[in-house]
Amino acid sequence: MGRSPCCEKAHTNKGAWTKEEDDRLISYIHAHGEGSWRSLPKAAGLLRCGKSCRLRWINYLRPDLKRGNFTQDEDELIIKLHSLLGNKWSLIAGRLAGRTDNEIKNYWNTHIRRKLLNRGIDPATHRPLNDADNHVQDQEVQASVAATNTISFASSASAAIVKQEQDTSITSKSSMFGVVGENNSEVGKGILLERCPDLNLELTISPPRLNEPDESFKNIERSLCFGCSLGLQNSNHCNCGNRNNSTATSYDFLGLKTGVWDYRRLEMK
DNA sequence: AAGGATCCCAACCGCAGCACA
DNA sequence: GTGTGCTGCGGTTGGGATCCT
Repeated sequence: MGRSPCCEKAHTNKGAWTKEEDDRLISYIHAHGEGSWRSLPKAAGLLRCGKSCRLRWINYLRPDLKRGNFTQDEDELIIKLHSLLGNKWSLIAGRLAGRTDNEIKNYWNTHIRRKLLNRGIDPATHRPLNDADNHVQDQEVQASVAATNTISFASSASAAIVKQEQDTSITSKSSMFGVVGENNSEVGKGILLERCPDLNLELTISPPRLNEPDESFKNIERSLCFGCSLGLQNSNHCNCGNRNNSTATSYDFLGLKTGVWDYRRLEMK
């Protein structure tokens, strides 16, 4: 006796959603809210599996979704997040307002993967495909990807490997992502795991922020700021420049110094 | 114009984690 | 501690769109 199927497949539609089905789902969720996906199809009068309804809502119908092409900034952010998190698409999506894990996963597989391969970068490890070619790799990639701390999740999350590729270039283009350079000797010298051998980089993520603005990358950057996340834009905890009189331009990468990562989304076990 | 190849993305599937009884 | 149900995640697939010859 295995687990019961998530729905009765004999009486459910599959494949592309119709406009009518979309409308039903939207109106039902507007009236009753998200959740209870298993019972939702019946309650909403949909001949769909609950999982299918959830996917359709999350990936396509949610009102806070940003449609359209990815920007260059989003590209770079995805690459950096992927170098840190691996294929944790939901976590990556959590840092890109209005983007879904499915969307980012597809974009990675169809665009970024190829882009990195063309540059001689292994998309799985974010390292040069051939070390001998290391010195001739694209400068931009060097700056945006390899030059920062590379944390490989290739084997497992618990075996995260932190490697400092180039001490001197940490600050190059990293202000966008909040990497602190020479002032942060601990991270900068790649001794994070030495100092914190038990550090578990598994991350958790909160539901999407419905009110999160989506019009510019600055908002993404702002969402990375611990201070702003706490509503402390005017305090010293804000390092993203959102502060009224702020001149601060950088923050510690994993939030180890000033808490870049939203505290709700980072768990250290 | 045709048809084969390739790209792209919405949707599906199976599994893991969590909550709860 | 164990079993069950639900939710969420990541990998994969199917088929429409587009490109190429």
